[in-house]
Amino acid sequence: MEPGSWPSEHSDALRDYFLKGMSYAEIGREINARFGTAYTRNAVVGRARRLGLAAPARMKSPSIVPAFPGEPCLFPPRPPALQSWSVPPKSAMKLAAPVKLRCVGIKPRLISLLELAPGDCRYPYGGDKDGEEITFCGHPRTSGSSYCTPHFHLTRGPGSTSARVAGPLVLRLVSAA
DNA sequence: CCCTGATTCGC
DNA sequence: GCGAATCAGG
Repeated sequence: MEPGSWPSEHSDALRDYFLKGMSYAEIGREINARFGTAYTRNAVVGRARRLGLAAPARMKSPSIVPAFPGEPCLFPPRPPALQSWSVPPKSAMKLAAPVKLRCVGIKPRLISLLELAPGDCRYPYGGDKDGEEITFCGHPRTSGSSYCTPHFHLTRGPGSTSARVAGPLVLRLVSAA
């Protein structure tokens, strides 16, 4: 591939395989096999992380965090810190897409990934709630994309190809610096 | 030893 | 942002 970036198709495949429960090495092999690429598993891991698939879970090297007795927590009180999304300017909610977030007016079949045919739209449904198995809109996808026409426009409308299913899931506050 | 995931760091 | 190098656990 010429571009030094991940094509949307590759990122899409990455998400598919990741959601399917495959390991990064497996994902890398599959993507390389299917697209003729040469991603290393490190590349897949890094990409998945940047995509927001991997939660920024911090749980390595707990070597620090003393907090011995006699001294309260090192964490200062945090009085003000939340307000941004609470009351956005009323002018911010303009018209942009006749959809709430995942409703394009079509009828999603909500089939599982394993039942998903090669030519089916892979727009993910579910996933809003943890534990809920993720299903997909299984309608004929448009050429060149992994989504059907409505979802195709929905996915690459505003942003690029990222920040989609990672919305409420990646909202883990990590301001513990 | 093999494998894996996860992070760091230079490009 | 990308990915190799690197670290850490199984």
